[in-house]
Amino acid sequence: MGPQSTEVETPRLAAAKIGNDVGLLLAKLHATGSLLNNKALADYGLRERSFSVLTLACSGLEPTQRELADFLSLDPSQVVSLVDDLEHRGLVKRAQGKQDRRAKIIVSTAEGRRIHNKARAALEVCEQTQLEGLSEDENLQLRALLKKALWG
Amino acid sequence: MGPQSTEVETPRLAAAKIGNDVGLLLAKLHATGSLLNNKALADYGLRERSFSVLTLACSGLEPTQRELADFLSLDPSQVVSLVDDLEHRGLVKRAQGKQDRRAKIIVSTAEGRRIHNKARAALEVCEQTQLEGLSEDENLQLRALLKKALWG
DNA sequence: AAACAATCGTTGACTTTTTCAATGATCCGT
DNA sequence: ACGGATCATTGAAAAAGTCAACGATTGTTT
Repeated sequence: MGPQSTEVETPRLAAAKIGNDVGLLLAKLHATGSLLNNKALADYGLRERSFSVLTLACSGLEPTQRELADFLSLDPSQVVSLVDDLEHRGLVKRAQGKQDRRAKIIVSTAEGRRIHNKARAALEVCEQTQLEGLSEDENLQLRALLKKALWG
Repeated sequence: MGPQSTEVETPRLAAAKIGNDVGLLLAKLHATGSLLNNKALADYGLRERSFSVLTLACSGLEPTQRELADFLSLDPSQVVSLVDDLEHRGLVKRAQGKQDRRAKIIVSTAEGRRIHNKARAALEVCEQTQLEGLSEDENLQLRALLKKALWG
């Protein structure tokens, strides 16, 4: 997305009223974060989204593709592509739904969990870099507020 | 973006560790917010991005297109499209840069400010809807934390 | 039990968005 | 004045998003 500036500028435009617009703040932080995250995940052949899918596949929650689509705010067809990719690389596999035979449950392979652990460690470093302007308390506060805004 | 669920579900998948991933939380809140914002702005022929450009044009800060691109995390060519659109509709105009004649300064027209005021009011309602799970204090806290994370 | 509508994953077409290199004009340092 | 850098702009290529249709399966209605 956009330009590749890794620099941390304090643009004079932040003074504008729009600097308080939640939508813009989210967009900006999300944009810069994605850049860093994808760069960090590239070493493992992953991107933010495939990492999310892999994480949920490793979670033991046995998500269906529909649940993945809902939770990740994706179109079902996008989930197909993501799972296809991970499955071809032997990181996850599709299992038949238990109550519903239409649904496919996505579960991780041993190799998938191996890769996931490494990638997760890299991502944590990455997050800390992005939020280095925040104290440990503020970091936790931010997470809590985002979660509360999303699902009470 | 993704599916059109306006419903506020509390998916069981939020239980996964990934429910604490800042990147995902930002992506999700940004996704649902964009949907609402764009819907609210549609009445004025605007979207999140053209609204941002219009806001900065109305700010009196006289931003150049390059500054807009940097601040909004967009490619310069995308700014060209956005400004083209707003200019054709008479909401902003391009003025010559003062020190730098290569640069174009984007300023609002009277009509642009008129539209902007209406759109901004609509957006505020929208934001309040999205963050209704948060108290007034928490709302302010969230903004402050996002700003601090972005530029100290 | 048979018919019906709804849902799941999948595919493919279509549109929008993003990315990137090239260009003329202008600026800056030497 | 020269050379390299930056600005806005264009256009093409790549990626991402949207959407309707399909077979298989489920739940619901009659």
